[in-house]
Amino acid sequence: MLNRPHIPQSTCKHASSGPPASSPAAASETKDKYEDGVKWKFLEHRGPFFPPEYQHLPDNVNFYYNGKVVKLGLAAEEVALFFAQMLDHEYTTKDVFRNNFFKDWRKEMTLEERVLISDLNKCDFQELHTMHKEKVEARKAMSKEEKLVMKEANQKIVEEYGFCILDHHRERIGNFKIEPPGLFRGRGEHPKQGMLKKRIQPEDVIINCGKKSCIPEPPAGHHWKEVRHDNTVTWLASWTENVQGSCKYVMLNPSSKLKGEKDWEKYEVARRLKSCVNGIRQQYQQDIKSKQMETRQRAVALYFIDKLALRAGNEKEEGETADTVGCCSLRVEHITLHDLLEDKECVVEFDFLGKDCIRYYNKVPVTKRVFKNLTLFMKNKEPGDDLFDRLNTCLLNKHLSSLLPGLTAKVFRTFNASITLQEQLQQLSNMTDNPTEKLLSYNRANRAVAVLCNHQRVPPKTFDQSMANLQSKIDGRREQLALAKSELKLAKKEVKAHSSDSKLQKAVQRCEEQLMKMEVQATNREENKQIALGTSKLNYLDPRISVAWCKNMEVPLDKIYNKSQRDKFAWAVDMTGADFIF
DNA sequence: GATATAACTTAGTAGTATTGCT
DNA sequence: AGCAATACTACTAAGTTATATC
Repeated sequence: MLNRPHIPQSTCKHASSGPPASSPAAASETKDKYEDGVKWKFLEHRGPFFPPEYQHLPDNVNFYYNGKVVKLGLAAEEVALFFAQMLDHEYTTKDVFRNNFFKDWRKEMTLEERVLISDLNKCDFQELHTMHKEKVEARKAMSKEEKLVMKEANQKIVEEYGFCILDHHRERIGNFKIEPPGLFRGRGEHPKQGMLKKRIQPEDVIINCGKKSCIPEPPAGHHWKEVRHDNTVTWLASWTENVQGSCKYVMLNPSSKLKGEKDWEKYEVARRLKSCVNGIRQQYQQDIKSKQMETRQRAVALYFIDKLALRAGNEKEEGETADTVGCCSLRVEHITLHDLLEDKECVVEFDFLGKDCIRYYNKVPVTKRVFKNLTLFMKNKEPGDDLFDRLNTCLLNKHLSSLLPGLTAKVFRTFNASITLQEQLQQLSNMTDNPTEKLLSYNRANRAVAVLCNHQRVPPKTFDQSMANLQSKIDGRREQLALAKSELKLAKKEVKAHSSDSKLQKAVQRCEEQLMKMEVQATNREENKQIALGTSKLNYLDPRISVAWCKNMEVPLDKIYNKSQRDKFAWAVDMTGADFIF
């Protein structure tokens, strides 16, 4: 059960008139308490926090066009500064970025400015850039006291805007700050990179709150776009973003009850898949032989999703986003078939960009039947044609939900991730290991999942250097250990010196421990070079597996979960015993 | 049936804070 | 104490899925 203190709420008269806080033991009330689709009964908050308005540049900082000072109006100047701030970044050298920026910037100019400024290459942002860098430096150089003042001011904002009351519980809001304006930075070759992301005004924002709650006050002189009371959704505020035209939402923090219960539910669906996955696997192996092309494509796609933990792969509008794919949207050009590769038969070589333009590269031996089907699917097609031309995510998910209520493509990722962690932990960890070794095993199990899900990161810039530093530290410690050992040996020969003997013994032991720790650290770091563990830990691994492992292995939970992770997984910490099996 | 939209989860990165070593 | 390494947080883009609309 979520054991969270109930903190008295704001000054609002409506809020305090609600029923008293329910007991912490009442967590189970939430799910079944409400009729279908209702997410809450009471919701009160202060509305989102807006970033400060733009202030003109100081008089001595100038923008130059064609070598001459040009004093820009407020709107054009603000956008110029966005570009100037990014001058060190590779983005600003890309044609797409520059063109998009320039086009949108000109829209913000006055007629006069627009007539004058017609070529980005004649723009000199250097002084603005320098000013920005100085500001960054000044911020870094702030004294401890100044930093503390800043921190306290921030905490005040969090205290004021960062919480809401949802059904008698004071909950942390995830993103209560309106996204400030700036230049859009997509990932990879995004066709919209560099476009202006406009400033959001209260007039753009829809507020969602309880009927009986206080309505948040808009900033002075402004009004909300709309105030609604929709308790079938979980967001507190929303607005439409201008670059992609999509909706942005203010929602609760992962530590909230609402999110926690949803998370729990997700893993319960994955566990239900576990109990029937054998049947489903048999079924799609059968379907691969179907006379229906549609069925065969669906079966092969499902085989990939299950075996390789691929994402579903929705269609995307061409030219609106970077060209990335998932399983259903794979094209012929993304796979290569090898009858024989590196001593293995029927190998499929995948090479495509997935979510966030992360490359997926894998060489996978498949069954003869899958291989034959793929050959067929690719026959008479161009490289740019869809591999599964009779299939999309909608069709696939419809089929999946008929096999098991709640089953969708992404459940396979959750299920395979969690089951892999459980199996790996089982295989890798021993009760007799020391704490450092146990943690290494945990990380390796986590890593196996991250590899499966293709969670990558760019190696830190300082990676090689810090690796070398660690290695030299290890070498140093090795020498020290050798020295300590020989001293001990010497002392043992002189039998009389008993007291100093044990002292030396301890020194050797300490040295050995430190060396071992450093070596494990080096191994762990090397194996982690390009792998990101966070995403799987946060989104794919049933936390109960980890909690149970900690209990079994006698490892404190805070060795594997930090504070916010423990908060997010509070539901699992409370309910899980050492005997939990996913 | 195709397409658009709404709502929500999943994702990597950049910047900040903390830790731990010499 | 000062610095580098590490840990953590904030941010917001980019997916998935269900549902609404044409």
